[in-house]
Amino acid sequence: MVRSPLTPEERLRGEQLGHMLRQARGERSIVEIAAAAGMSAETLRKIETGRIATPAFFTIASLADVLGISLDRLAVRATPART
Amino acid sequence: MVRSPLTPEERLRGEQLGHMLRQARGERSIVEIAAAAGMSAETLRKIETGRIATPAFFTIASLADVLGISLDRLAVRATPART
DNA sequence: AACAATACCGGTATAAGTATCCCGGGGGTG
DNA sequence: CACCCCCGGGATACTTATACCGGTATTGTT
Repeated sequence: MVRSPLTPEERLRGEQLGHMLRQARGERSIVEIAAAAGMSAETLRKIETGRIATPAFFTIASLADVLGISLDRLAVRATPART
Repeated sequence: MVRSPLTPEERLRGEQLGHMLRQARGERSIVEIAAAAGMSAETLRKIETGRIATPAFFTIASLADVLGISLDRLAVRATPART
Protein backbone atom coordinates (compact mmCIF):
# COMPACT_ATOMS: atom_id res chain seq x y z
CA MET A 1 0.00 0.00 0.00
CA VAL A 2 1.78 3.09 -1.21
CA ARG A 3 -0.80 5.64 -0.22
CA SER A 4 -3.96 4.88 1.70
CA PRO A 5 -7.23 6.43 0.50
CA LEU A 6 -8.65 9.36 2.40
CA THR A 7 -10.66 8.36 5.44
CA PRO A 8 -14.27 9.49 5.90
CA GLU A 9 -13.04 11.80 8.64
CA GLU A 10 -10.63 13.47 6.26
CA ARG A 11 -13.45 13.89 3.77
CA LEU A 12 -15.55 15.45 6.50
CA ARG A 13 -12.73 17.78 7.43
CA GLY A 14 -12.61 18.95 3.82
CA GLU A 15 -16.34 19.62 3.86
CA GLN A 16 -16.00 21.68 7.01
CA LEU A 17 -13.25 23.72 5.44
CA GLY A 18 -15.24 24.27 2.28
CA HIS A 19 -18.27 25.33 4.23
CA MET A 20 -16.30 27.95 6.12
CA LEU A 21 -14.81 29.28 2.91
CA ARG A 22 -18.21 29.54 1.31
CA GLN A 23 -19.52 31.41 4.31
CA ALA A 24 -16.61 33.82 4.20
CA ARG A 25 -17.27 34.49 0.53
CA GLY A 26 -20.77 35.73 1.32
CA GLU A 27 -22.36 37.60 -1.55
CA ARG A 28 -19.40 37.71 -3.89
CA SER A 29 -19.47 35.32 -6.83
CA ILE A 30 -17.25 32.27 -7.17
CA VAL A 31 -15.79 33.63 -10.40
CA GLU A 32 -14.74 36.85 -8.73
CA ILE A 33 -13.05 35.26 -5.74
CA ALA A 34 -11.41 32.53 -7.79
CA ALA A 35 -9.89 35.10 -10.10
CA ALA A 36 -8.63 37.16 -7.18
CA ALA A 37 -7.08 34.08 -5.59
CA GLY A 38 -5.51 32.99 -8.85
CA MET A 39 -7.43 29.81 -9.46
CA SER A 40 -10.23 28.56 -11.70
CA ALA A 41 -13.83 28.90 -10.63
CA GLU A 42 -14.30 25.16 -11.08
CA THR A 43 -11.64 24.42 -8.53
CA LEU A 44 -12.98 26.89 -5.98
CA ARG A 45 -16.44 25.44 -6.32
CA LYS A 46 -15.15 21.95 -5.73
CA ILE A 47 -13.24 23.06 -2.68
CA GLU A 48 -16.30 24.80 -1.29
CA THR A 49 -18.50 21.78 -1.87
CA GLY A 50 -15.92 19.54 -0.22
CA ARG A 51 -15.18 17.43 -3.27
CA ILE A 52 -11.52 18.32 -2.89
CA ALA A 53 -10.83 17.05 0.61
CA THR A 54 -7.19 17.98 1.01
CA PRO A 55 -6.43 21.08 -1.05
CA ALA A 56 -2.94 22.50 -1.34
CA PHE A 57 -1.66 24.76 1.41
CA PHE A 58 -0.96 27.75 -0.82
CA THR A 59 -4.32 27.40 -2.50
CA ILE A 60 -6.10 27.82 0.82
CA ALA A 61 -3.62 30.48 1.91
CA SER A 62 -4.40 32.57 -1.15
CA LEU A 63 -8.12 32.14 -0.62
CA ALA A 64 -7.88 33.08 3.04
CA ASP A 65 -5.96 36.18 2.06
CA VAL A 66 -8.57 37.24 -0.49
CA LEU A 67 -11.41 36.48 1.88
CA GLY A 68 -9.69 38.18 4.77
CA ILE A 69 -9.85 35.27 7.18
CA SER A 70 -7.26 33.54 9.34
CA LEU A 71 -5.61 30.30 8.32
CA ASP A 72 -5.13 29.32 11.94
CA ARG A 73 -8.81 29.74 12.60
CA LEU A 74 -9.68 27.70 9.52
CA ALA A 75 -7.38 24.87 10.57
CA VAL A 76 -8.59 24.78 14.15
CA ARG A 77 -12.26 24.86 13.27
CA ALA A 78 -11.91 22.23 10.58
CA THR A 79 -10.30 19.72 12.92
CA PRO A 80 -12.85 18.60 15.50
CA ALA A 81 -10.51 16.71 17.83
CA ARG A 82 -7.86 19.22 18.70
CA THR A 83 -6.02 18.50 21.92
CA MET B 1 -4.29 22.29 -20.85
CA VAL B 2 -5.45 20.17 -17.95
CA ARG B 3 -2.98 21.22 -15.34
CA SER B 4 0.10 23.32 -15.89
CA PRO B 5 3.36 22.25 -14.23
CA LEU B 6 4.54 24.14 -11.18
CA THR B 7 6.43 27.31 -11.98
CA PRO B 8 9.94 27.94 -10.62
CA GLU B 9 8.40 30.53 -8.32
CA GLU B 10 6.04 27.97 -6.85
CA ARG B 11 8.98 25.64 -6.32
CA LEU B 12 10.81 28.44 -4.56
CA ARG B 13 7.81 29.12 -2.39
CA GLY B 14 7.83 25.50 -1.31
CA GLU B 15 11.49 25.74 -0.41
CA GLN B 16 10.85 28.81 1.70
CA LEU B 17 8.08 27.01 3.52
CA GLY B 18 10.24 23.97 4.13
CA HIS B 19 13.07 26.08 5.41
CA MET B 20 10.82 27.78 7.94
CA LEU B 21 9.46 24.46 9.11
CA ARG B 22 12.93 23.08 9.55
CA GLN B 23 13.93 26.12 11.54
CA ALA B 24 10.88 25.75 13.77
CA ARG B 25 11.76 22.12 14.41
CA GLY B 26 15.10 23.13 15.85
CA GLU B 27 16.75 20.34 17.79
CA ARG B 28 13.96 17.81 17.65
CA SER B 29 14.35 14.93 15.21
CA ILE B 30 12.38 14.50 12.04
CA VAL B 31 11.09 11.15 13.22
CA GLU B 32 9.70 12.65 16.40
CA ILE B 33 7.90 15.55 14.76
CA ALA B 34 6.59 13.47 11.89
CA ALA B 35 5.08 10.98 14.32
CA ALA B 36 3.50 13.76 16.36
CA ALA B 37 2.03 15.33 13.24
CA GLY B 38 0.73 12.00 11.97
CA MET B 39 2.88 11.61 8.90
CA SER B 40 5.88 9.57 7.79
CA ALA B 41 9.38 10.89 8.36
CA GLU B 42 10.09 10.57 4.65
CA THR B 43 7.30 12.95 3.82
CA LEU B 44 8.34 15.52 6.41
CA ARG B 45 11.88 15.43 5.16
CA LYS B 46 10.75 16.01 1.60
CA ILE B 47 8.60 18.92 2.67
CA GLU B 48 11.45 20.47 4.64
CA THR B 49 13.85 20.10 1.75
CA GLY B 50 11.32 21.62 -0.62
CA ARG B 51 10.90 18.58 -2.79
CA ILE B 52 7.17 18.72 -2.16
CA ALA B 53 6.38 22.21 -3.38
CA THR B 54 2.66 22.40 -2.68
CA PRO B 55 1.83 20.18 0.30
CA ALA B 56 -1.71 19.67 1.51
CA PHE B 57 -3.27 22.27 3.76
CA PHE B 58 -4.02 19.92 6.64
CA THR B 59 -0.55 18.44 6.46
CA ILE B 60 1.00 21.85 7.06
CA ALA B 61 -1.68 22.70 9.61
CA SER B 62 -0.84 19.64 11.66
CA LEU B 63 2.85 20.42 11.47
CA ALA B 64 2.34 24.01 12.48
CA ASP B 65 0.29 22.83 15.43
CA VAL B 66 2.99 20.43 16.60
CA LEU B 67 5.73 23.00 16.06
CA GLY B 68 3.71 25.72 17.72
CA ILE B 69 3.90 28.22 14.88
CA SER B 70 1.30 30.28 13.05
CA LEU B 71 -0.10 29.24 9.68
CA ASP B 72 -0.72 32.84 8.75
CA ARG B 73 2.88 33.71 9.44
CA LEU B 74 4.04 30.75 7.37
CA ALA B 75 1.87 31.74 4.43
CA VAL B 76 2.86 35.37 4.50
CA ARG B 77 6.56 34.72 4.79
CA ALA B 78 6.52 32.08 2.08
CA THR B 79 4.93 34.39 -0.49
CA PRO B 80 7.43 37.12 -1.35
CA ALA B 81 5.12 39.30 -3.42
CA ARG B 82 2.20 39.98 -1.15
CA THR B 83 0.25 43.04 -2.13
C1' DA C 1 -43.92 35.23 -23.47
C1' DA C 2 -39.60 34.29 -25.26
C1' DC C 3 -34.82 35.16 -24.85
C1' DA C 4 -30.37 36.16 -22.84
C1' DA C 5 -27.27 36.55 -19.03
C1' DT C 6 -25.71 35.16 -14.56
C1' DA C 7 -24.74 31.81 -10.93
C1' DC C 8 -24.51 27.30 -9.10
C1' DC C 9 -24.43 22.18 -9.45
C1' DG C 10 -22.62 17.33 -10.52
C1' DG C 11 -20.35 14.28 -13.59
C1' DT C 12 -16.36 12.98 -16.74
C1' DA C 13 -11.63 13.11 -18.36
C1' DT C 14 -6.70 13.95 -17.76
C1' DA C 15 -1.77 15.83 -16.72
C1' DA C 16 0.67 17.02 -12.75
C1' DG C 17 1.64 16.33 -8.08
C1' DT C 18 1.45 14.39 -3.20
C1' DA C 19 2.39 10.95 0.35
C1' DT C 20 4.13 6.67 1.13
C1' DC C 21 7.68 2.84 1.29
C1' DC C 22 12.26 0.96 -0.04
C1' DC C 23 17.12 1.29 -0.86
C1' DG C 24 21.88 2.71 -0.16
C1' DG C 25 25.13 6.23 1.56
C1' DG C 26 27.36 9.62 4.81
C1' DG C 27 28.43 11.47 9.35
C1' DG C 28 28.62 11.58 14.24
C1' DT C 29 28.81 9.32 19.15
C1' DG C 30 29.17 5.69 22.78
C1' DC D 1 30.91 -2.19 15.77
C1' DA D 2 26.21 -0.53 16.76
C1' DC D 3 23.08 3.08 16.88
C1' DC D 4 21.00 7.27 15.51
C1' DC D 5 20.13 11.04 12.40
C1' DC D 6 19.97 12.99 7.93
C1' DC D 7 20.16 12.78 2.71
C1' DG D 8 18.45 11.71 -2.16
C1' DG D 9 16.50 8.81 -5.74
C1' DG D 10 13.07 5.44 -7.51
C1' DA D 11 8.47 3.31 -7.67
C1' DT D 12 3.47 3.74 -7.13
C1' DA D 13 -1.63 4.33 -5.49
C1' DC D 14 -4.26 8.14 -4.60
C1' DT D 15 -5.51 13.03 -5.17
C1' DT D 16 -5.56 17.74 -6.96
C1' DA D 17 -6.52 21.25 -10.33
C1' DT D 18 -8.17 22.14 -14.70
C1' DA D 19 -11.54 22.17 -18.67
C1' DC D 20 -15.93 20.71 -20.81
C1' DC D 21 -20.69 19.12 -20.70
C1' DG D 22 -25.63 19.53 -19.68
C1' DG D 23 -29.06 20.85 -16.17
C1' DT D 24 -31.57 24.11 -12.81
C1' DA D 25 -32.97 28.54 -10.98
C1' DT D 26 -33.14 33.49 -10.92
C1' DT D 27 -33.12 38.03 -13.08
C1' DG D 28 -33.61 41.28 -16.58
C1' DT D 29 -34.64 42.71 -21.41
C1' DT D 30 -37.10 43.00 -25.64
